[in-house]
Amino acid sequence: MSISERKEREKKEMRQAILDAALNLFREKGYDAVSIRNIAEAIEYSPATIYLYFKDKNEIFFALQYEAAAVKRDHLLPVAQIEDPWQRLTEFGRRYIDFGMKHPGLYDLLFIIRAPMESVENQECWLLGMSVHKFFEDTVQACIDARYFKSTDAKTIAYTLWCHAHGLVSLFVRDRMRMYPPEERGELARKSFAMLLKMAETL
Amino acid sequence: MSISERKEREKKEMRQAILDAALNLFREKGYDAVSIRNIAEAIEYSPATIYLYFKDKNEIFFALQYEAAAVKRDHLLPVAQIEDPWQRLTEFGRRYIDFGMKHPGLYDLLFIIRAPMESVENQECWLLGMSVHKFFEDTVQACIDARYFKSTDAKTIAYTLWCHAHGLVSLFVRDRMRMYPPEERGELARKSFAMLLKMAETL
Amino acid sequence: MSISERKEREKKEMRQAILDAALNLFREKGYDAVSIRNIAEAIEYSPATIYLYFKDKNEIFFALQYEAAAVKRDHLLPVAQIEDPWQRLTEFGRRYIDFGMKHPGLYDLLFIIRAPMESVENQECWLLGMSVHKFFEDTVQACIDARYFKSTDAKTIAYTLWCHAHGLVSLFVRDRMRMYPPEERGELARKSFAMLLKMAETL
Amino acid sequence: MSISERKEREKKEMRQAILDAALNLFREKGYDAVSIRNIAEAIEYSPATIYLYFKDKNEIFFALQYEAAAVKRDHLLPVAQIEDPWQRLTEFGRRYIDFGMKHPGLYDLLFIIRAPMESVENQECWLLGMSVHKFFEDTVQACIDARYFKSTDAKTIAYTLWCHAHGLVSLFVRDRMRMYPPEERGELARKSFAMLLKMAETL
DNA sequence: CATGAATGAGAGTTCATTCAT
DNA sequence: GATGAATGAACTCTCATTCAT
Repeated sequence: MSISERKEREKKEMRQAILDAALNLFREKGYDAVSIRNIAEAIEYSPATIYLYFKDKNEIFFALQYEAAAVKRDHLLPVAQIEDPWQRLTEFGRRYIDFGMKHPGLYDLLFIIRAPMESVENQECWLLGMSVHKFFEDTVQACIDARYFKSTDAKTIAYTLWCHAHGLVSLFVRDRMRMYPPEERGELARKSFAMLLKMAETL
Repeated sequence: MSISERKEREKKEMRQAILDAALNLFREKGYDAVSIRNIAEAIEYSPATIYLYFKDKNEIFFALQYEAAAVKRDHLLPVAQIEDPWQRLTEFGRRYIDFGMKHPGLYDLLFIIRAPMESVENQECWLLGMSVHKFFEDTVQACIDARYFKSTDAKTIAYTLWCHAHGLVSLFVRDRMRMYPPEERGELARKSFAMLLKMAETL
Repeated sequence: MSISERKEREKKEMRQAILDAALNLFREKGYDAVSIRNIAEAIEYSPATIYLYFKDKNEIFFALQYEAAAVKRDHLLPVAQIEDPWQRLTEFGRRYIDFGMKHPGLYDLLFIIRAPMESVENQECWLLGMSVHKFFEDTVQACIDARYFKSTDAKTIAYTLWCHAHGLVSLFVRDRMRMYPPEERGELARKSFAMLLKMAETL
Repeated sequence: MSISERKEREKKEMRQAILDAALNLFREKGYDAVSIRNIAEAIEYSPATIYLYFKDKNEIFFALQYEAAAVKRDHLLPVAQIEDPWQRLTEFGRRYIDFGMKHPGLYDLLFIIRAPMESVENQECWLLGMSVHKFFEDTVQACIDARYFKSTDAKTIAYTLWCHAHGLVSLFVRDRMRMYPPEERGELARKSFAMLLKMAETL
């Protein structure tokens, strides 16, 4: 068994190497600007090799989206430990934005890119995203239950918070903050997040 | 005169037809995935014909972006008539979102698409956008001056409101509302906007 | 008659304007790099207008070659006045080189360019060139007759002188003097011409 | 080893096939008029294949130019063995002309074609050409030192000889000998070369 | 007479993909 | 398992040329 196990492991490592390389390239140049050749060069293999691990470019894309979803989940997961729902919620928000800022390529892949994203082909990714979203809405509900909000419309509250966070990150990711001096942008984002939390307390 | 007038008109119509076709294609497939050939096919002309009306692909893009900025301005302009700053602000927000919903392609072009860098070449568009943004921030400041807000940080307030509206619209435009049943989405957006306004009143 | 005469004249002027423009462009950029559009722009007419005066690009080329041959003839013609054959010959050489240096585009057109040069289509040009060549060989013969040369092989003498002059000019025209510092090139050419004459005296 | 050796060989053969095809086409039609597609058709491969062997069109051109320079050097090299400088010089001239006559395409490439500027990109070729030119001038100097010439202006002498040889060859290469009957042309060239040498003895 | 509008053909180049080895 | 070699299809863009007006 150990031989086939090793082969299995090596296969996975190779897949991962391809995905890592692709990820880095997507981060820098965006989906459309990345070619199979680019990826092959990055891992120092031939383009043909890529096709031993992925059927076509789309499959890489789907795998990457899943990967991005997993990275995001891991980035957000720790907040599940936080008992107090309000603290859990605020930390969730903070980390959501942090994820977007640290991994703009991944954020782009998940929430901005226009891509062949048939739920069928990428269902795992979809389910993963959904479960995180569920967790988010549950946390809002927990805040309601714990009387942190007077409003009881968990869905709308969650959505509103998401809109703000997504707007904030995607203005960064797609470089639409050019009217603000570069050195002020980070501070502005932080202040805005704080402001939103303060506003939310009045809900 | 009528002959040259007609020719002038036909020329404009052709330009517009190209822009319309290009916009549709950009919306469906994104900037990079649209080729001059695609556009030519869409209007049933030869690719070379496109070059009689636009210098190159970028010029089409810039023209569209300018057009988008103009449509947006015209969509928002009427609120300048509203005297009360708070009403002016809320109406501005409502119309901003309305613009994005009615013209997702134009919104995409302005605020989401990864663009061939502009600054120099598309300065008019940039200036137009800036002036609208300025008007928006001025309106926030007017609200502060009229004691609608206790907070005096106009910039952060404006940015926060923008984040929400942009997040809301861009989740629609890039089809990231799939976890909500289609028939509920509009209602959700409206509720969220209302919720944000209510929250903002406490600032 | 005067109306049709005027029209005839205007037609010729237009043809000439086109040729002049084409000539300037050929001079700067070479035959292949010049497009009908370039020429049209230069004379501030539309490309289609060119076709009212010339059947196609080749016809312009042929006309230009003829023109070049005429300019060259006019450049060399004055030497026919010189009585002394040796002086006539040296002056012919001097002017031949001078023509090439002053009109590299024309020289290129006549003696270097690889082009559709069927003798049929451009016979006038060919005849013109031949007559000048004949004049050149006759002058050499005259030198022989006047005992300036001991050798009686007029054809070889003429050809040898031509080889030198053509080599000299075409190294300039096609930019093959890069191993000599730019400021020395003119002087070198002059010295070489003088050297050749001195050598020739011993023939 | 034999497999990789064979592949290596095949690769070289392919490169050479491309260069041969390109050379033939350049000779017939000139650099600008030759397309990658033409070359591909000539070797019965797809255009994309060319790019597996050469980065772009210029690289083909540069490779050819280098090849031409190498062939020329090999053609001239043997004269270095000749001790007597005058004999060395005359043999150099004879072989220079012989090279041009035997390889008009290569000569054209080196001394006539309007080239995509090089210096940096084709420095090897340039250096090679320069070293041969240096050898030529040194030989002239050696003739001076050995009192074969009274004149001491090595540079002008060398240049003058070059002008003649280049003129002679390039009139052939670019088909400007049409006024001489085909069967006399070779003889004329030989006589002219002899005449020049005789003249040169008087320098 | 002049041209605006149009286009087929073709330029150099890149890409995702296949397949024999 | 890995790849070198190959290619069809596509890209942006320019050109000579035509023709209705």
